[in-house]
Amino acid sequence: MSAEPVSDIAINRRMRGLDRAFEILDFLRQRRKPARPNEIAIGIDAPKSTAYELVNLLLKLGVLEHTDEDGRVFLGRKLYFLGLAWQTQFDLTRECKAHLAYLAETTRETAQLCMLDGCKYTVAMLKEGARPFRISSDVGEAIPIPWTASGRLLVSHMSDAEILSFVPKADFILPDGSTLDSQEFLAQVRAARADGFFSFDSIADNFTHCFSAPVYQDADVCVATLCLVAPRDDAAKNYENYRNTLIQEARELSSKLGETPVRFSTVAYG
Amino acid sequence: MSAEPVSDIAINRRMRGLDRAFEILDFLRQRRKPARPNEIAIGIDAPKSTAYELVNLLLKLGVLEHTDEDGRVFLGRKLYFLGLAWQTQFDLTRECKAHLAYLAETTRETAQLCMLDGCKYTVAMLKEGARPFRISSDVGEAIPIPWTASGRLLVSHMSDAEILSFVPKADFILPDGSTLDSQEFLAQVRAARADGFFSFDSIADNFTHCFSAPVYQDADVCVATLCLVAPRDDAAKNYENYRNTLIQEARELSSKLGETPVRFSTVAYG
DNA sequence: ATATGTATTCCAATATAATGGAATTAATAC
DNA sequence: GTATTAATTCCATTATATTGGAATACATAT
Repeated sequence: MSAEPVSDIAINRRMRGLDRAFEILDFLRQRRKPARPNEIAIGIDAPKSTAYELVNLLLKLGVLEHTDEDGRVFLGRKLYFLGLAWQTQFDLTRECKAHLAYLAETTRETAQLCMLDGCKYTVAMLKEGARPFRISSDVGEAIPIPWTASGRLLVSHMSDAEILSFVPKADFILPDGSTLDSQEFLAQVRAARADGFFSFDSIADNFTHCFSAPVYQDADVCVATLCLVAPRDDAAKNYENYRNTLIQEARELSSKLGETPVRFSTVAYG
Repeated sequence: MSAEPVSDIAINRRMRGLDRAFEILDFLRQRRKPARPNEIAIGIDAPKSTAYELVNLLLKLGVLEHTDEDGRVFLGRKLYFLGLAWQTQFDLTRECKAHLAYLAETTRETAQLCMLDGCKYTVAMLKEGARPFRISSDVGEAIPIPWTASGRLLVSHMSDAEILSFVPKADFILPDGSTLDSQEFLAQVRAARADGFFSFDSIADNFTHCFSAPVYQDADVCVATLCLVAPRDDAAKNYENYRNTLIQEARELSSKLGETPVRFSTVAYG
């Protein structure tokens, strides 16, 4: 929960294979396309011999896969299956599908389930709105917390000090190059916490407004948010409606958490 | 591609942390519910000190997560995001959604996309049929290849010898305890390959019939199958129709592979 | 309370994994 | 063709990760 000792950056320290392995996986995820072992070595700043060794091991495990004849590799299907297993056990992603569908249908706007991924914000699930003007972001992409409405809610269970040590300094620099004052951010976090809601004109573009409402587990920690991303005029016109609908859905989703998941049994396979 | 040296089972050999780590993940996947470090140690037959150490490392990485106050852990959301990344790069799973929906709608039966996961068969995606009598198996569960219709197609690019060394001996023992003759299995594989199709009354129960058609990548290796699982009377009544529809969809899906994936760009996030 | 069994933490020993660097191979320019 | 650069493989070294086993904490029964 507290900060790492600074001396952890000790130079010339060998890295653990396991950590390096997941650095490789994260690198490929961010890159979103296959890479050669050599590129990976450069990308994660690891010795080449290490990168080659680990890539081969991961290939053998099915965690990485060859993608072409040029030696490029990418994330393997084993990861997909492990991810599926996570989903079946984690109530939230299953339960929220219906809520996202409902939100997208009634508002005709894009609805999202957002969560933290490490110290970043990310869209875990997404249902695009029915209106011709559609807005979407890539599911799974890691985005600085301060850039997003949901970010205010997702860190709101932490103390001010925890938040400041949790969010990388660089993430307060907004896409337009300006810097968000951290005290202002903290104030917004507290307001969001108190309101159980946050919305603002998107920082990333100049035509959308983002609504976000918290999904709680165990009543106090915000494990996810439900969001609506709407064109600004729409958002203004339907503000109260969107706000209330979103909060209502998020509350229902929260109340579902913790209940024993229902699982259907295996009967047949083709 | 060839068999491992037998001496690889060398006793008293330390295991690599990376391999052990993925043993832990696979163990949790199969178990489908959280476990304590101690249970994990027993489950994967590893020294307890090792299991504890690796569990802690994986927790720190977000690859495992605490699930309760009793020290139980389960697969973490990081795996979900890695799995998502795999999906966005892998054309097949994206493309097939529409085909599964079409199959499930026109036949009213359960439609599946099936693949190999290591030396096992597994359901990667599934769309349940509209009819009141619904059949489904758990997505992601690992099942012996010989138990399934798709299994015949998924190994059909290998030689007989390769198949026999690829499929674990024990997997020829069927759920009812009887043993499937491996030569008979090979004959079915060859027939399936020649026909570009395989179907049989399910081995796992006595009321369904399974249809399976191959999805090819690069024209020769069957990377997946499309399947229909239907009640036997339905299957008999609509046999030609189901067969042709399934083969048609699988062909279309095959033809889509290899095309450059279209990806939408990031515009906004809530 | 004590006993019994199980789960977890601690620690020292050594087998070995990560590493740097050299050698080799492939790709590209000239 | 040769020169130049990048990518990959090979190998010896040593820091350290895995391990067995002991110690401790926890749980449950008696």
